[in-house]
Amino acid sequence: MARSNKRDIVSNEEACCQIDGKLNLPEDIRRDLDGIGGLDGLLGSLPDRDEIESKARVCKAISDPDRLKILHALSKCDLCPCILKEVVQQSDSKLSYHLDVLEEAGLITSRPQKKWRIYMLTDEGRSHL
Amino acid sequence: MARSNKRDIVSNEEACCQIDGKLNLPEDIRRDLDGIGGLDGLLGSLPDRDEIESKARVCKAISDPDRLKILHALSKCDLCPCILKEVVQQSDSKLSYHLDVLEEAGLITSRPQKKWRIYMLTDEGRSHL
DNA sequence: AGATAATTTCAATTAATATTGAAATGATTT
DNA sequence: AAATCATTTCAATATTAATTGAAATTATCT
Repeated sequence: MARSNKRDIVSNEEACCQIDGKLNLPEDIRRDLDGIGGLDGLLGSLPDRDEIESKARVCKAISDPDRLKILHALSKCDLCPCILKEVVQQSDSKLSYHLDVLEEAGLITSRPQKKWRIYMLTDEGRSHL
Repeated sequence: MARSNKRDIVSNEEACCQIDGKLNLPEDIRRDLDGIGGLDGLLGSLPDRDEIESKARVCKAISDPDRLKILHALSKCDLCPCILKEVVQQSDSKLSYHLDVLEEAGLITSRPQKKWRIYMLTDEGRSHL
């Protein structure tokens, strides 16, 4: 039961920061942490795994200046790579790579139109500007 | 002066998408683009370089699940690495690396307190949750 | 002063991303 | 059907980011 008391305070038995079932921390921090339900309360209040990972994926996709420029340009109107190339001033294949990254992240999509391909924002993409 | 007419329509003389000073694009796309001032209008409407690069930097910093968890945890209360280690369940040096990345991006900061170091969100960091 | 606790640093390795340029694809025009 | 235009693909290389584990640092405690 000494054991189960410990678990009430720190859910992970391997936790480094406890001595005699008490969190070994600066007084004020421990008080604050207790105020939100201790370590367990803190862990329970975090967004769930899926939400965190999905946000991380989107952020990775937009963490590049050229890709951000592309998103902003597409928020003004649907465009073909030909114009987007003027926007980012990069080679065709580089542009294509960045478009791929954005598409895989679900931020843009495209449709063929005559000789061209037209890229446009998805709702998801629009929500990140 | 044929030359200068061209520049009125497409600012970059190397632009690939023009024939006889007219943008070579699908009709409807060209109409839309003209509606926002053509390529020049589009380029002028984009956020400036600094703003774009700063957003890309921040996004890169938060494009990792563990770093997002850290930010969320710190939004609940200031914490030492010892507790943050329980949050991300990673080695000390890995945690330290991620804290560095967040600190360099200006999203968190820290102060020493007794035996510990206390990390906290900056205003910038708080604004990204 | 020596021991311990908390955290950081560092060099080495591994893994992930980005860049390049040439070739391939697909649609359109002549 | 050949030529051209718009775009993508691909393999090779380069660059950057993340991981590892051991050693170093800093502060407290005995």
